[in-house]
Amino acid sequence: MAIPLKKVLDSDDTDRIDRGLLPDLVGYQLRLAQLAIFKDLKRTLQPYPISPGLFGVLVLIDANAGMKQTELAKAVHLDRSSVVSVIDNLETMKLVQRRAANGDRRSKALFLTAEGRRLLQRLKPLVLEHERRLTRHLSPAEQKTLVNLLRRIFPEHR
Amino acid sequence: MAIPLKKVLDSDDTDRIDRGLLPDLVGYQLRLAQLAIFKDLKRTLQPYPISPGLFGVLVLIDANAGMKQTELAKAVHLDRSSVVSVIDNLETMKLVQRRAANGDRRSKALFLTAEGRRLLQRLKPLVLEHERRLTRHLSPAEQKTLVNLLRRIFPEHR
DNA sequence: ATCAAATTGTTTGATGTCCACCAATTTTTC
DNA sequence: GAAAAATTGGTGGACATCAAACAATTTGAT
Repeated sequence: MAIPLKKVLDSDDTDRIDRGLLPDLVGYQLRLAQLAIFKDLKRTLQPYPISPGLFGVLVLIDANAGMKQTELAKAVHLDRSSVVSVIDNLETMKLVQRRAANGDRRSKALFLTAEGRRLLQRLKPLVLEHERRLTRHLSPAEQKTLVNLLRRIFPEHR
Repeated sequence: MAIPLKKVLDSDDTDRIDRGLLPDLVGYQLRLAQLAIFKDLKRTLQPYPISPGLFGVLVLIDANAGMKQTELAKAVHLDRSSVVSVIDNLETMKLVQRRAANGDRRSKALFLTAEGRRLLQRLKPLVLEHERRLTRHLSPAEQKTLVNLLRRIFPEHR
């Protein structure tokens, strides 16, 4: 069970690598942070067949019962065609229902099933626990600062 | 060319949507920001067959001539198998070369071709311009704060 | 020196996403 | 009211990514 010598010597590991101008790019740092967060959230949701993305979809449909697929697509920044298979999956899992929209025979209204709502309620505490873990090294003021700075990167996007 | 009436009335558009607890999640805000940034960077690199991800790979190989594929994989947070096709592509474009590594007959050493270096030098100003556009609403101090806060989310990742 | 374990690049198969279309339907224009 | 344009959910193809397997090779243990 001895630790390989090589490992010990370059405990720096990846860090002997020169990242050039990358670390100076806000987008690069953002991507790193986001990657790490998604990885953690994925592990948090592990026991359930729900990815971070699907969690977002459930939250949205729950908060906007009857919303149409195109609206959902816009809200989660997915292509309309991607939403089709996302909803297909959630429908197969009996978490979401497509119903005929009232005024428009083209569009479908999305609803969480009772089971979907139940699952979402069970998921939420896990996600909040994940969130606490993330921000554990940041004071509330710092969290606020972070979110505000992020928002200001693209003011045109509100 | 008149603007559709409907559009004018819900100029709120997506914004009549309730995002539930999502906006309170740091990971959600991060994902939004990162998505927008990648979209902008992609458009910036439009004239060249180089995605934001490929740009990062070029920078890394340039700064670490002779690095092996596994090292690259770790550095860009890609699977080893994904790096295979990434390098395949860059090699087809004659931007990168795989050479036999000196001490190890399993691994291959990666190098930028002259053309690869030339392209990278042409790309860098575009990326820096993109970066300026991003941070145009942030003072240098704020930029620093942002990057530091991001780094502190996962201290274990340095 | 030998043999077990780890590493490297690769292939294959699954998944998630986009894009370019499409038919049905609705909205706008004239 | 009829024709043109826009919108909606959907299909099919392309592509990026991962995970699991694999053969060749290197490293470690004894």
